Amino acid sequence: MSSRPLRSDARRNLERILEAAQHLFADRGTQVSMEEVAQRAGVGVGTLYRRFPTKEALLTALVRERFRDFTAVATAVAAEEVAEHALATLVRRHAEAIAVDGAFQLAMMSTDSFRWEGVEDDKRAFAAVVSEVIGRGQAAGVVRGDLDFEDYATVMAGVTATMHFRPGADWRRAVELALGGLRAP
Amino acid sequence: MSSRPLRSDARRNLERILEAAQHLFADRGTQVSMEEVAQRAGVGVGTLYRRFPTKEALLTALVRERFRDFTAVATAVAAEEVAEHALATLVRRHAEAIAVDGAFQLAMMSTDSFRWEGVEDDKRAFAAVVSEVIGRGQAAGVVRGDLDFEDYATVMAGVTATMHFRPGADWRRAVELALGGLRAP
DNA sequence: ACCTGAACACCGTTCAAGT
DNA sequence: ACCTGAACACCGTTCAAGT
Repeated sequence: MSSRPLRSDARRNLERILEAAQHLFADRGTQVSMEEVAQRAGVGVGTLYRRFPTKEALLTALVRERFRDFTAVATAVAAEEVAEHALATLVRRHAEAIAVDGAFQLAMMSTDSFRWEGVEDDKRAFAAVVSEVIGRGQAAGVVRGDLDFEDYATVMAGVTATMHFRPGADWRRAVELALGGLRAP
Repeated sequence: MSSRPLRSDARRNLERILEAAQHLFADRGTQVSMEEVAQRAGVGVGTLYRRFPTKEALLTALVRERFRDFTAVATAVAAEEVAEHALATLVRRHAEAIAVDGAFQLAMMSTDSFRWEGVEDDKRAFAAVVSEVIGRGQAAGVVRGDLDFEDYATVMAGVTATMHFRPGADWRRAVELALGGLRAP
């Protein structure tokens, strides 16, 4: 990835693929077929596979974008919110963002998705912000002293499972229960 | 279901199917094919589908068994453990039981699986025991006052997501974080 | 370089033929 | 009643032919 620039038609196709995929996956979840993504993007399946070797790779590319979007949100929260409430606000906002996007949900739950090209960088940037928020909460005495970014990921994965697999359940309640586990005893 | 008794050969086939499926799904997860289950059970796929209209139905039948097994464990915990620790013990033991069984994991995460014939009864029995344990913990002042069985299911679904989707992550840590959310503030 | 779509592989599910 | 397995449908992925 990120070798020489794409030919202009290829570049345009790539954009259309990403847009089509984002729409379809966010709306109707992961079970949308590659064929349908290609159709909506106005390309053949072969083109799709030329850019993304597997369906999961396509999903991951989308998720990287969401990840970066949300890192920006997290940075804003870190800047604006007082140390006592920053982590709780972050968790709640993150949950809202995940709730509306089926692809993002999948990504939050699995480690595998995070192994694809370059995701590590995005993750690192995100982890840095979250860690800072956790640290300030700990300094303020409201966040569990041994909490780290991995724990944050674990907890968000749990909340996401409720959203994704238990449509009837109240995921906001799941968020509040999870927050109880993050607080200093 | 539970109409007239099966012919003896059919009964034997059913047993072999359940045993084969339990083994395969627990070991290698849900992606094991119906064909392979049939083969291991020594029957044709058609026979498999005669007993279970879909793969999910088969999974659910297995899960009902696990559910009943675990209700027995929960009952024992309720009887033996002091009110202050019973819920935590239950959660930890439940997590252990889920960890070793891929089919059980799937079931803990999804509501859909719980809609199949008769599962409601098993669930009710399980819910009764869990609710009692929660109630005694609340009376002892160590469990969050507004906690109910739905919350228990939500929390276990979250822990299960970590087991299922994040093989690298430490699910015991997820359990401990979750327990923090169940305690009285 | 890049695009296309027919073809392949795999798997869940069905059903005609058999006992 | 029950059993079998070939056949069908669907979908992820590949690749020969074309620009």
